[in-house]
Amino acid sequence: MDYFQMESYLKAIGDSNRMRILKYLMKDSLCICEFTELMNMTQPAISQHMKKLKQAELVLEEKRGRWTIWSLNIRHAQYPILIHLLSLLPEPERTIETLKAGGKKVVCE
Amino acid sequence: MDYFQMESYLKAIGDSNRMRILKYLMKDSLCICEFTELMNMTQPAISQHMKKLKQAELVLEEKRGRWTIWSLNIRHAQYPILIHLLSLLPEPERTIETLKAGGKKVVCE
DNA sequence: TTATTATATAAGTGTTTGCTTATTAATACA
DNA sequence: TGTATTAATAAGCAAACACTTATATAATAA
Repeated sequence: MDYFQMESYLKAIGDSNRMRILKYLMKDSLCICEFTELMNMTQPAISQHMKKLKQAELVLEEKRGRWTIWSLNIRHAQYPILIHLLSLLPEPERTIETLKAGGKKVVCE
Repeated sequence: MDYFQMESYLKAIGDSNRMRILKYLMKDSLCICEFTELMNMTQPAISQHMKKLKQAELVLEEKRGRWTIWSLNIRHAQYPILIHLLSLLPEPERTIETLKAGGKKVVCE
């Protein structure tokens, strides 16, 4: 890993909203519309954050019908560091459980 | 550590020039004028980077005559993570040894 | 087909970043 | 006393960033 690769990696992680996204992804794979509910952000804002995380290869996307399901890239060389950093952070206020309770959890077959 | 503290921490580290500075500091404590030689950057540019690292409490400063000697803050709670991240990076091209060879190493009593 | 849903992308905006040059402050030395 | 030397700070600037609203694309449902 050279200095510019490390810079890109740390900049991709180093945003509080993207850390919240990554923290959620430690628990479950999610789609854009679920993040907009969980984080109270607009759909383009989330999409743009996912694009950055994707460019850093921190996440993977899978198209499923109308949805794009995002997950952590557990094969990333620095995945253990990412998990360690995220483990230092508290759980976000709104949980995936409240999503389910509100009937907003997406279940795509 | 909350999300904004982690963001500040990662942003402080997440710059290729600041990582070079930190990598040098793993080997030795250095002053601004030595960094300008090692990194071929202007004095204010280095000073401003040190200010950011200081605000993140990643480095400590000690005034010695005309010089300010900077060192790694080994008491920082996330110091082990920092060392691990820096260990993934190659040694910078210009070494502290070439500084000494060029008679540019500062020795302040 | 048409409408709806989920997402991506484009364009615009205010803020932050990392430099630059200029200046100031403080110490050391002649 | 000056006069270097070292470093901090100020002001200015171009580029990057994180959002916004508007629009485009693609899949599903009626």
